[in-house]
Amino acid sequence: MTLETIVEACLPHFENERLGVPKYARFYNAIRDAIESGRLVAGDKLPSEQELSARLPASLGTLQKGLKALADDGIIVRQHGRGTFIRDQELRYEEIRVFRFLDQGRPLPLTLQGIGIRRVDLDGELAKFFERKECAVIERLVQVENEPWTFNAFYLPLGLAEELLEMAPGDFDGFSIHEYLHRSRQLLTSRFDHHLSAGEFSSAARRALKLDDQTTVGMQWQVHGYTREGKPATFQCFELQPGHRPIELKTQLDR
Amino acid sequence: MTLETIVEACLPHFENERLGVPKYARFYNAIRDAIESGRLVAGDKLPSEQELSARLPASLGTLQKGLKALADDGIIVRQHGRGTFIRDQELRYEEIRVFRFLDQGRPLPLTLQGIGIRRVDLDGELAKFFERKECAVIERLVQVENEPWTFNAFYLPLGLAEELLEMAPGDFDGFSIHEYLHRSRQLLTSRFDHHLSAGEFSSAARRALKLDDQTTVGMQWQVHGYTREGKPATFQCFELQPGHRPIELKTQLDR
DNA sequence: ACAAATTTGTACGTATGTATA
DNA sequence: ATATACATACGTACAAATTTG
Repeated sequence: MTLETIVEACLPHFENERLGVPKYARFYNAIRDAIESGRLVAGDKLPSEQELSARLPASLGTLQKGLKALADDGIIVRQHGRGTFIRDQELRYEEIRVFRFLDQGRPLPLTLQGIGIRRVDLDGELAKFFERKECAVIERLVQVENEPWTFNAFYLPLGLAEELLEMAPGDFDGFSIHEYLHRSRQLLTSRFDHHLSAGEFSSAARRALKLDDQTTVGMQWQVHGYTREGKPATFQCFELQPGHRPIELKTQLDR
Repeated sequence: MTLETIVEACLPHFENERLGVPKYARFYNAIRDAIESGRLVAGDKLPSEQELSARLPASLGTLQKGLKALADDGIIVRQHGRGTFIRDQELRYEEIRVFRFLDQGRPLPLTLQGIGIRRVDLDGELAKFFERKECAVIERLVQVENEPWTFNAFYLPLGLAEELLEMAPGDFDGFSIHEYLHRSRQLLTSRFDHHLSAGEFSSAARRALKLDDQTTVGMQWQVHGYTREGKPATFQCFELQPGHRPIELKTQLDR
């Protein structure tokens, strides 16, 4: 019984007096959690609005409001006359990884090679972003398909990096930092600002990419990640070589 | 009476049997139209939900649904306990212009200098985008604050460019193409894809920017504009010099 | 500092329309 | 044609934030 499964998954969110959380939001959270924990997977059909309102302590309209929000956020798809379905989370997941080189809208496979992790003192832009004087940085090389390698520095607060600081450079090969932060630290980065410019490579990038003396200018790409509440979470710098395939950014998700 | 003004502006949308248009959408359209025509301007306060539902042939909940949609689209701001206000369309407007260099999220002033407009035969990427073999291109130089000049090629379908093709190069100085397309051709570009890479300057850009032989590599920025229905509308290429301030792109509007 | 009025936010229950199976 | 399921709509009630007296 899918109905039973959903009801079971939702009820805890309604039970205990979650102070101040509206019912439609509790339903929203319940569904997100169920997806998160794997109880719901892409393509699953949700019970009808009627069934849900009969079994959950919320009215039809309230649940509709929650369903609308889930649909707006691209978590479910509602189809008139058919039903409500869990959407393919593939794309959302790529968003979490931030680093997405797209080809015709589809994410491309990447190769990740760790260089190392260390603590760094911050100043200027980075200090302003984190509102701290110190943080951790993971340096990596990234390759998409057969393009030239790209240098990446991934900055994150020390509080989130404790376990990571124990890792060896090789452990970062193929390692998704955002996936780790999401899974182990419950960090969800939901908004990204991108800063892009052409400029000289940093010395760290020159070394890591083994650039010759001819190649001096490339593309600098900064990705500033914020939580849903607008707090700074992650800061990434990419340095791309000339001739590398373009990165594709969409200002709006297509649904 | 602001109430009277709004009611007057809204009633026509409800009167004649607009087949199949939901009431909340009629209200949404009415408010958009009122802003479009200047009857409502930024900062104006809308009548309260109660007042509106008393004067319009729609229930409280229906109007709330319309108001929610307007707020979601960034057209109004709703403030608990205070009221509903028309949002500053300035930012939305900058979005329409596409070319927005931001500083701390605020748009920076630009200088635009026209080079000329002409018809061009398309192939490759451009032909694929427009699904045509010919279109118009406007070439311009753009400067933001005191940064180095940037070369810009603005491609658009011939059907939209008829009047523009009659214009002299100087007429494009300070001329906003998106504003023109919106005002005169009712073209609303609502979604943009950005493609960014580092690469060699085109010969057209080299000439226009008067680049020396040292400066060979810069940033290529393509902006693909689509209508609300997903049809291709405009295609822009920017070529930026090394050292130019970064462009800032947000994946999500903050409200 | 407190109370009242205003305004949006949430919620309920019900009814009817419309697309799909 | 019938049943199912989402979409729209109405009217009402109370909660919570803000402003006003």
